[in-house]
Amino acid sequence: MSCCADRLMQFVRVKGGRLTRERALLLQVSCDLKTHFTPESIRRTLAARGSRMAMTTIYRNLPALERAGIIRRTTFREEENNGAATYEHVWGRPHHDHLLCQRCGKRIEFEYDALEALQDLVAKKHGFRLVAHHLELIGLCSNCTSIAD
Amino acid sequence: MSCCADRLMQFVRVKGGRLTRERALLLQVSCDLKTHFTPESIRRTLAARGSRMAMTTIYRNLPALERAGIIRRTTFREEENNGAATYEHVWGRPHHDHLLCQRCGKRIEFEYDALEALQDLVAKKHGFRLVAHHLELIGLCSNCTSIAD
DNA sequence: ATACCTGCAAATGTTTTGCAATGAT
DNA sequence: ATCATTGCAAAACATTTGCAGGTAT
Repeated sequence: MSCCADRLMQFVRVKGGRLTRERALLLQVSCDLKTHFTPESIRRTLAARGSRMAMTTIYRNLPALERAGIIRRTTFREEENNGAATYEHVWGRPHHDHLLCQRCGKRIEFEYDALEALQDLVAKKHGFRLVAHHLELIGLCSNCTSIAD
Repeated sequence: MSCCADRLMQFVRVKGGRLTRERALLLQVSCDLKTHFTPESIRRTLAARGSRMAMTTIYRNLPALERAGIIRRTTFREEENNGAATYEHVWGRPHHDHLLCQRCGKRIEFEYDALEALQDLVAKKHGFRLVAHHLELIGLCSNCTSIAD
């Protein structure tokens, strides 16, 4: 029900923000969805549960959820989403990056400390303090490799 | 003038493609532009040089240039571009990734072999054959770090 | 001469904005 | 009671598509 409600409250309350039914619903849905989602898929999910919500409201609140650190926007375009913004739930989940099969679209999440350490190193080398990173590896999964081309 | 004209020819000729004035211009401009560019910035650059070109034509040809390996589409959204597709010239340039300052927008290109090697390793670990990758490091440059927050 | 291409205009799909009504504080 | 938030309709954008005329082959 409220995997990260307090985190939301904490955010929403900044500068007189209010905890509305809509924000609670958005929070719930974005936590429930295991896969990546778009504003439109959120609307559909809510509709299936009997809650109608205006796209406007969704568009206005997703950035809030993102700044609260509950979801993050994926940087890579997902063709199947017709160019729509894509997000994934991250709060309380371990950090991970993505491995994507070019052919079948299979997506694997991975986490590799050495990789993170090296990224830190590169940033330092250029005088940067590293805050975040986006990494996507694109290739062919074992299945698609064996099919050859 | 024609940094990779033969590469373009090679591509354009597949399946009866034709080498038009527009394609030659697009090739030239995308080679000239040192920074990342969008369909709109291409149009403006051309206009400044006295060549008018329809957005439609640009939109139709950029993917061709991309498949030819002359430019690549960056995966991360660039806010300053208002959500427009962003590309950069890659043909004949060494592969690189990006380091971006969150605050001032300063962008540094870097290349680090160990990082590439590790990515390969991760892919193999999951049975993938690595084809490409997108990496962006986001942080604060030395200047912006010292300003503190 | 034969397709392929371009450019225009219109359509599409996502995201934003103005505004009146609603709801949280 | 006040002021943020919602939902609708309309606007603003980026991108795509249909079609008539132009052009590389």
